[in-house]
Amino acid sequence: MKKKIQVHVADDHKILIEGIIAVINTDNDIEISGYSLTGKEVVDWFDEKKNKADVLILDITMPLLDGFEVLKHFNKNGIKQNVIILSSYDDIKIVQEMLSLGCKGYITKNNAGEHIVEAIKAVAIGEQYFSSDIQNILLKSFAGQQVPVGDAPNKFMTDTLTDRELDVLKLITKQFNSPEIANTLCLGISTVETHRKNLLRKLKVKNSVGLAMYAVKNNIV
Amino acid sequence: MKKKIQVHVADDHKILIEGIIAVINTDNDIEISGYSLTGKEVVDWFDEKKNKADVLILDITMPLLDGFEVLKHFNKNGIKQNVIILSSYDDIKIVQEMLSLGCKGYITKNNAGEHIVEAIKAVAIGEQYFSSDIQNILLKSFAGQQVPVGDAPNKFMTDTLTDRELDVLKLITKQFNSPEIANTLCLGISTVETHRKNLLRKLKVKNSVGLAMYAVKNNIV
DNA sequence: TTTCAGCTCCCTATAAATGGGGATAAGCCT
DNA sequence: AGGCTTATCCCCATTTATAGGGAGCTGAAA
Repeated sequence: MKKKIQVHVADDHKILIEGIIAVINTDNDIEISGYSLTGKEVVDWFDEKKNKADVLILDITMPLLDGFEVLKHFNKNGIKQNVIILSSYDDIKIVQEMLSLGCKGYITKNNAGEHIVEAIKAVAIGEQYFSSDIQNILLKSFAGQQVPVGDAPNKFMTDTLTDRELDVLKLITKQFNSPEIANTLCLGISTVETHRKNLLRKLKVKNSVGLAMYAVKNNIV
Repeated sequence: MKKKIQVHVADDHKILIEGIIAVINTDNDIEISGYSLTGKEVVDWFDEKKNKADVLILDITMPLLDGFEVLKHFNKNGIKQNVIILSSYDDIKIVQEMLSLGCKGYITKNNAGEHIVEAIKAVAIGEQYFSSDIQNILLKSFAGQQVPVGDAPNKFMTDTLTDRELDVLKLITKQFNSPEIANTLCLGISTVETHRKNLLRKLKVKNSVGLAMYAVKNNIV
């Protein structure tokens, strides 16, 4: 009898893990070797137990460490692990960043049920797998030459924002205008406007509303 | 033999529905009578088939119509339906708004698996049910006298915004400027600017950033 | 029927934000 | 010492947003 494919599942929603287990249990070639509810559990699972699954199914949004940081941790420590991202996000930038971090598959939660088994089998033998909607947006991104990979995506841009830019950004979210920000931070108005320009460029947004939306989405406020 | 409790599940993630079904199937008193993947499917299911489940499990984030709007539709049409909210959100404002819209239970996806069966049974016989984390934040909101109900914080301000104002607000959060909004909605620029003025006045914010922050905090986006 | 809220559009005017450009000084890393 | 980043400030021009006013139309409610 052939050894079954060992799968580890990481998602902060237990009910979703139970769903995945229920689906996977219908297949005889795959079995769940364990699960994690946070990103930290995932990296601990690797670091302490030196355990490895044939396939890791990984959510992006998780407490303590998110999916990005889990993959970065793997890369930093030279851990080779087949990873399938299972996420609600179908944003091209996120997919591309995950690919650059070395994930082997990406499926959305919308149509996970139909494809998760074949995704696991594909990735387990070293192939790539993307659900149909992800395939579509990847194809579009090639055809429309938007976001040519490589140059700074948008997710962990927080790291590259300087302290001063963060000061300005926070005050922007408090609905301060440039003169008010200048006054609050004891700066010239021109300086504040320069910071704004740099923020717009770095975060690739159109206007102050974009800055505010970025700030809330990335928990800067 | 007693009739089983009929449950309808609405969530845009099919895999999660499958998880719920798997969990519920372990109980002999409950059965799934159907499911919906969008809010629109839920209201259609009521309007067309005049069907009613003993319990409706309802996600908040869904395409076409979200959970708020589904409950509003029920209220407007006098439909009495036991509803359990199943959501990732544990924000006190959201819980309170859902309660004011008449939901009978609220459980988070984090610990749904353990409690979903008892939640269904409680709500089916007319009781309320909240998962432990929701109980905690509800208790805190009483003890800490935050959100004193009654005087317009910004809780039901959403209702006083007109449809058109909401259209404009949503596009503002997408970083559209007034000409772009005008073009998208087939309006004059002046009209868009009027809506902006009214939004600023109604929501008591200073600028577009304030509008965007309001929109995210109140889950309009 | 009148009234009113909502939606539409316009005018004028000022304030602010955006998008280029450039410049200086301090500090850090190599 | 040279290169880099950051922070600070200024110039320009243009576009957008804010703020006040008014005004016509529609459909629903009183």
